[in-house]
Amino acid sequence: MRSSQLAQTIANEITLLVTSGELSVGEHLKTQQLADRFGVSRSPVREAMDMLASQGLLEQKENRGFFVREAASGVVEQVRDDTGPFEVANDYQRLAEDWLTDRIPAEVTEQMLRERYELTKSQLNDILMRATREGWAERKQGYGWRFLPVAKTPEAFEQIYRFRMLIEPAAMLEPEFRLDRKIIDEQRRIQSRMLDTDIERLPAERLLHNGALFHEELIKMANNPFFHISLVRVNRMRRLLEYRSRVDRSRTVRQCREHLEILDLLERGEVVEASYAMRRHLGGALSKKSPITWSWSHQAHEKDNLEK
Amino acid sequence: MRSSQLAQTIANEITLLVTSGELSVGEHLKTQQLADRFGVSRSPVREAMDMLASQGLLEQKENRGFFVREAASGVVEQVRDDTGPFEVANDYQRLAEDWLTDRIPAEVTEQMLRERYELTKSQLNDILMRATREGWAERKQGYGWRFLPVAKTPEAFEQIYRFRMLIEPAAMLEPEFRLDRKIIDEQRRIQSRMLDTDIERLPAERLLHNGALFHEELIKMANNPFFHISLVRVNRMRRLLEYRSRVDRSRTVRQCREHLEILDLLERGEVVEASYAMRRHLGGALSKKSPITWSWSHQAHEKDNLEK
DNA sequence: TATTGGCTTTTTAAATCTAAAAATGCAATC
DNA sequence: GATTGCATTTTTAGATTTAAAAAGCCAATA
Repeated sequence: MRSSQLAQTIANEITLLVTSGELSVGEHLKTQQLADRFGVSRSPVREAMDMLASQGLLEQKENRGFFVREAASGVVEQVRDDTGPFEVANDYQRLAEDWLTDRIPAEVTEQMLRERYELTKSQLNDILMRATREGWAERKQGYGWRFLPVAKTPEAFEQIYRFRMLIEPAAMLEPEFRLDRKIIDEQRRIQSRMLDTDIERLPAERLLHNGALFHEELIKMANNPFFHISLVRVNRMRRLLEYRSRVDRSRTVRQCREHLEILDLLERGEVVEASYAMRRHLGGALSKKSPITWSWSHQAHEKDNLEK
Repeated sequence: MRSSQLAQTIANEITLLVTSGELSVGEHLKTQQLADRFGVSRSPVREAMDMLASQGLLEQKENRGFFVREAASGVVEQVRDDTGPFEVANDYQRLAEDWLTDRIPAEVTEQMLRERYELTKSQLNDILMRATREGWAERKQGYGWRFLPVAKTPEAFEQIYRFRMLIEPAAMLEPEFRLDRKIIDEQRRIQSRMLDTDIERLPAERLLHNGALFHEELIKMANNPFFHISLVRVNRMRRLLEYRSRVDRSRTVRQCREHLEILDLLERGEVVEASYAMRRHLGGALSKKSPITWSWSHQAHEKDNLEK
């Protein structure tokens, strides 16, 4: 079962396409088309389709390619379970969690990490690269790595929201701000569908993702990439924290409504009003202490400073 | 001459300490102390001091360690020249420059890069890691890397300044904003000294560095790390652009004065005034078209999209 | 008693080789 | 004429070994 990671990932993506109804029963999956869509070559796509065929989601017809099977929906449940997202992500989360809960010291050597997590050099490299990009790890001079005192606490949450309360409303007032109908329509669609669906049943991951997406897409319209990238980055950090928490779904409904309101205002050209609404929206999330409940106790940082 | 890079770097640092007068003639350099200061072990510090001794900047006394030599100042000029900052930085700049000027395609394989720049796997890795951290490179799925359409133009400059004009003044009005005497004194010292020195003689690199440092230190006082890190990041991007440009030194003097003014206001507790002054200060840099002159023509992006 | 100088240990970079995986080209087929 | 299925080529990851560099230790010394 140790097929290539890319193929695994793509198999998941394809499964998603089928379950979300974007690919309907009986439809023909064109290899090149999918490859282009995912930005890869045909090889891993083909491998993925092979896997899905053997799992029963697809059907292969001699010299004609792969087609979506009838009994697709039933099979999906199994598939979802054993295809964890590729392992790098898991290892990354493990490291992040260990650091957030002070189970590893602030300064470590690569060897230490490789032993602890049983990783190869490249695997570890990927993970540290990601942590570096996300801003909570850096190479020390000489040997070793240093993990930065990332916002580990609820206060960090407040700080992130204060930052967002500054840049998101301001983005709408930027001189180059332009409405983008495609973005607005797409977001309205997503937010509406969330309200229609039974929100209790949606996975927390998706709620968080859609929420972040809304804000990240909107800020794009300011046409200043530095606003956008800054938001993306604090959101990544936020997700690192939220990953370990439970979402309060009662608030999600209200948030969706507020999102739709903001879209309404924008469409009517009331940008200044929308900017205010955005500020209120973010302020609301802030004032209610924290939109999530913390599932771990934040203990003393003893292991932290073994250094000196 | 191929001593370890760390030692090279540290040798430069020590030279800087001597020339800046922080270490005076005859003073004893304590190995451990320096090692702590630079966050490394004594080995590379020792090696660096050996190098500097053989270059004549320091003097080694049997069993007593190293001391700053009399004739220090004369020697320095030589030293400065042949100790280029470690090579990784050069290669990184080369890659960045090639990308900014469209001399390499947007999608490349590692092999391509290794051949072009004659790098080992690890060296290339370092560089790509850095580019990733700075936000203009990312790994493709499968093989290869993608360079992102970084702000390559003067417009990017304006966008960066607009972003800064938002967050820097706002940072001073954050609820957790607290004056930090150490930061203020240190920055006043640096800025004053720049005014005292003949600014024409300071290397452009240092002018840019000190300028960025001022703002980055000040924003720290907001006690919201997300303000700080966002500024650091846009500044990194800015440096990527400025590296290829010439500084207009006539403006540097005024900037230093304005920096000192802001410090004055802060010390007198007039935070709101300081916030406004900061906004004006940044707006000034923005309005004058651009604080630098562009040394390359921005040609058509032909080579850019070989992809499809 | 703090600091040096030399020595040992630990850690990482570099080089090389092999295997896996992805990209690509092309004839066969619908 | 587009798309598949297979074969070939290219590219990268993994494993292993060697050398270099940094960290850490301890007796000697000012």
